[in-house]
Amino acid sequence: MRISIATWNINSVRLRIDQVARFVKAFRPDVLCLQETKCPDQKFPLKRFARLGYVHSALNGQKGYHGVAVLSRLPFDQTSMRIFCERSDCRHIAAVLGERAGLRDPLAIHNFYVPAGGDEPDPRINAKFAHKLAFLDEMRVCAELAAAPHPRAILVGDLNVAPLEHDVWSHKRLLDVVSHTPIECEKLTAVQAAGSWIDVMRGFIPEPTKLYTWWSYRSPDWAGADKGRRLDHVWVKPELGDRVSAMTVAKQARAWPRPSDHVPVVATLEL
DNA sequence: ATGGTCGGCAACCGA
Repeated sequence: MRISIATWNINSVRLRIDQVARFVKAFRPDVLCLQETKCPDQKFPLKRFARLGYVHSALNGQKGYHGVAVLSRLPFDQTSMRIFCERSDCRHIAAVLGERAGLRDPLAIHNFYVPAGGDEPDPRINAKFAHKLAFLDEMRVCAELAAAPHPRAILVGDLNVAPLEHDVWSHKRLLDVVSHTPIECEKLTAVQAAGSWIDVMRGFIPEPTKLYTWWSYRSPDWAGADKGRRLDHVWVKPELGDRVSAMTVAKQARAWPRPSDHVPVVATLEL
């Protein structure tokens, strides 16, 4: 069975619902993981998603900030969410595809929105950066992620860290810029190692090829300057390491009208 | 070295 899973920081699902429709019509993912939905669950545009074929949903949203959601063509066996750093700011949701979706071996899907961390890369004077580092520490020790009850698991989302040298347009110039500082890169790598997660995107497009999923709104010529960062990620457990048949970064979405500053990433699993 | 732009939601906060 072939299942495609997309992840996209949509930066307001209500504002950009037409772009979401355009994306799913073009790529037809079975599962769509969104971040920064900025939408309370009761106001989530579920009817529009149902018309697009995504009749199953798991929502963890709030008014104004953050928020994650999983939309699916296939029914879930279960859904859950986890609180990190004792803050209920809607940064994680998980769903399991299993018997109800026709899968003999269940697939756990984790959708994350890691805190951006503010501008100042010093946790002593920037509480937002301290929160980001603590969030990554908590992901590292999270038993459910490290030794998942489901050996088949995929972790996607906006992790807000570009960990490798060629995940940013200039390694040297971003060493002091939040998203690429050594401490957060080390902490993200430690999360990955603790869960034995495989970096799917870099499996398809290894270093030293540049690979980005985000281009700032502040650049007047984002495509020409191409000062991007790889902030969005797709990780799988070793059991799925040889079952990822495709990976696409839908860069064209950055050029659509009123775009998100992030673009979708799609991975295809052969289960 | 600096400022540059978005979205939510109605003055700034978060990114």
